[in-house]
Amino acid sequence: MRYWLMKSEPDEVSFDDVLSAPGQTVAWFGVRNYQARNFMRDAMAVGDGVLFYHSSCAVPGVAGLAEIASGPYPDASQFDPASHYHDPKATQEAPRWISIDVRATEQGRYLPLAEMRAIPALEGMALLQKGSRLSISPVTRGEWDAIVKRLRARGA
DNA sequence: GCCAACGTTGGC
DNA sequence: GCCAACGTTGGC
Repeated sequence: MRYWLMKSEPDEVSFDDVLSAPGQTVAWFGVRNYQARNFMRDAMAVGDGVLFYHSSCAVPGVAGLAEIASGPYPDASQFDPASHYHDPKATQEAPRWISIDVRATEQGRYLPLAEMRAIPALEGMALLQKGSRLSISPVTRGEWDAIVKRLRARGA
């Protein structure tokens, strides 16, 4: 059982979108970075915990909890010439990019990035390191616990 | 819109 | 295989 942080632009797919999807499950598509892809392909397993993070928006932060709900399969958008994510070098025989299903499990209070920076337990978190841009990054058990605690905190 | 940091591309 | 140029990410 591992833990992950996955970034999504809420204008594209928000945590609310996942909550209202059938089975509260969506295909995670559009990853076009090899390191992030390799995490999906090689290290993720069904049932792993996911921090669903909103990026490139007014208040970036963790919007809710989710879990990995499938193994890897080819990302359909790479084959679609009309898609923003089209990859002309990808073929059906040799796909480059993969998707994985993600299922929303719990919505707590929203945890903004600015608040995360003030939590000592998160000091070493990959997301908070200078220059970190990876859309998928591993989260330690300690970081997971600290964030879940905040998501479940009463008030505010 | 700015800009720092990073990944990718392509000439050599 | 180096590395400069370019494109992208993403917080602010």
